[in-house]
Amino acid sequence: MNIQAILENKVKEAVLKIFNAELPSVEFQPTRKDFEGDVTVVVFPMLRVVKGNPVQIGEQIGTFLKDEVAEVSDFNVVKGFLNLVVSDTFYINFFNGIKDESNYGLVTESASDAVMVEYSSPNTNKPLHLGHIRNNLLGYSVAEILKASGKKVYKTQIINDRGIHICKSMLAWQRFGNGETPENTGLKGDKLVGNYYVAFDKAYKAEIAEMVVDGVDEKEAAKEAPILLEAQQMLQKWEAGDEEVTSLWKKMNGWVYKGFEETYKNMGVDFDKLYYESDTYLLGKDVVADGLEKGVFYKKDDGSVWIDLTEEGLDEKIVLRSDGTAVYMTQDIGTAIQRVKDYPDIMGMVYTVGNEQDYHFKVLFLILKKLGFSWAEQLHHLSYGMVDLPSGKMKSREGTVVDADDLMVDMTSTARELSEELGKLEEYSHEEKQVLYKMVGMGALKYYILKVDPKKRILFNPEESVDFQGNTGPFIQYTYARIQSILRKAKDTRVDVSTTLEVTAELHPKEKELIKQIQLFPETIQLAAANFSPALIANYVYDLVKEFNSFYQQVSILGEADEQKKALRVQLSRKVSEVIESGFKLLGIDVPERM
RNA sequence: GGUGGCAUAGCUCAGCUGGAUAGAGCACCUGCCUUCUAAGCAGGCGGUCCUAGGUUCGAAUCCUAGUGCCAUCACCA
Repeated sequence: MNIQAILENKVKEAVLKIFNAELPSVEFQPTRKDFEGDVTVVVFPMLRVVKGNPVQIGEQIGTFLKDEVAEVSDFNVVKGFLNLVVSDTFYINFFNGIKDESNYGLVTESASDAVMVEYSSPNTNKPLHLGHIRNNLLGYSVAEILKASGKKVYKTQIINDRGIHICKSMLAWQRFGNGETPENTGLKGDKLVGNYYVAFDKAYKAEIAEMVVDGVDEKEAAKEAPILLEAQQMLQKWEAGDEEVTSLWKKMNGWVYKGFEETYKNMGVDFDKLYYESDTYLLGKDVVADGLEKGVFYKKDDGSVWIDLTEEGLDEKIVLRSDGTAVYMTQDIGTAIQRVKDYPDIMGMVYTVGNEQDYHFKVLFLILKKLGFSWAEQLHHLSYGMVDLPSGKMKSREGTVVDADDLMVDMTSTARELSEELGKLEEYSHEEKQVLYKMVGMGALKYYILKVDPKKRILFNPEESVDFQGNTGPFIQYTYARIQSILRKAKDTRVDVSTTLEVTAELHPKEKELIKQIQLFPETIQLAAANFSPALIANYVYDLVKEFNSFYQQVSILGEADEQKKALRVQLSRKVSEVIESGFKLLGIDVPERM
């Protein structure tokens, strides 16, 4: 049981007995490091109910608690802050209770209602870049955190496999491809297709320039360039089901999927269900017809269908074109409904999409609510800031992107260089080393991205590589490895870790701090889930590791003469490493036995 | 112009529902490897919490106005 829960009632009781007043609530905070104590009761808010000097009130409540509550062994009052020293017994009891719990902090029984988490959702005309990495890591991690908080989770993505952008790559490949394939070039499929997307843009710009020279207005030229017109024709053919276009489309998308699969595998993310835009882009039209009948939407004279959101402070939004074709919004409405049909237990959805689409999702959610779906109350746009380079925004067409595959390779080789310099891995085989380098490199990258609050934008400077020291993934992995080393030695020297510490024992201050930090893990997971924020997990694990390293430095673990104390320290170390492991698992980061 | 987000140390970031002297890491400077892995630990240097008002016993945190950066406001996706 949480110490605050115990104290809350006792403080209220104290106030009732001493001052004959009822407190609506008690405000607690962890005692700051510079003061003696573990939990602090803030006296100021009580002044509304109890008249008097805050210091005296604090003294009186403190005396009461020390006398009446076993867990409170001492107290002191500074200004209006009542600092309570919680007894070692309490912490020892707590630790004895959780030390052998294998899934400590995780809520393993899942709720009856499920949540679907969508992330990645790339276009199939170009390779994944750093922006997708942030998206993937965030989506994956939030899905894992929701699971750990007790939710059932489906991971999904919608693949934008149709549209003019695909046709551009296809057309360029037809024209300039010379039959290139991933097989005959050795290029990854998504890279190959991406090259033709760039090739299209180049040809397109050249045509515009030529037309401008011939006296055509630049805007006009941009609309009328023959290669663009041809791409548009290709899209029409695709929509008409033209055999040649369809088979080319299938072939090139197949290349891209194979490439993506490899990237996802390297990144360590996965999906339970895939949706393809080519299957879903016609969805939603019936719903619009329905909504028209209900009066949620209205039709303009030209036949286009709209929703009026001016009452909600937004504007009017189109949901169906005048020619009856679907827009992005139509499709998203349809897809959401389809998902609930596919998985009837879904009571909420999380969309991992960049903050440039904040407005779109605001409107989408509002429409779904107006259509009366109960699950529409539980939709969340996991909006995150862009990853920008010092030079500005990344643009695929202009080649100013940090490629996902390249970056992961870079991270791994940096990890290798650092590791070789330190030279601690003599007994490792070549294969084991490769696994470790990747683990550390990816750990650095994932932690670097996930420790930042999702809604803040990230400035990524490729010139300055991601750190491996300080507040970083490798720092935490290193601490884990160090603990594993201790645990191996403890096993060799037959330290009995099954013993339970006597509740009358005294704790070293560092031991106490560690237990306090371990105690926070379960609530941190819940907080991270409620806020859709892996950053909270990252920061928590960092604090835990800082605390452990300080403990490690100050007290001897295996050198401790007292067998009971030694056992406790080994147990504490083991628990810390377990929490690191589960915390990092929620971030999609693996931990090594040695490094 | 309307709307939304962000602004904290030279740099990268924490700071939960308002609470004590605003915290980490990097960088720079000192110490600590004959003792459990120095990718570590201990310490130093470094702050107009964007600005101005307001609410409060108390504001980096809440409110208002302004400034700067980003996004968005298409019968594009």
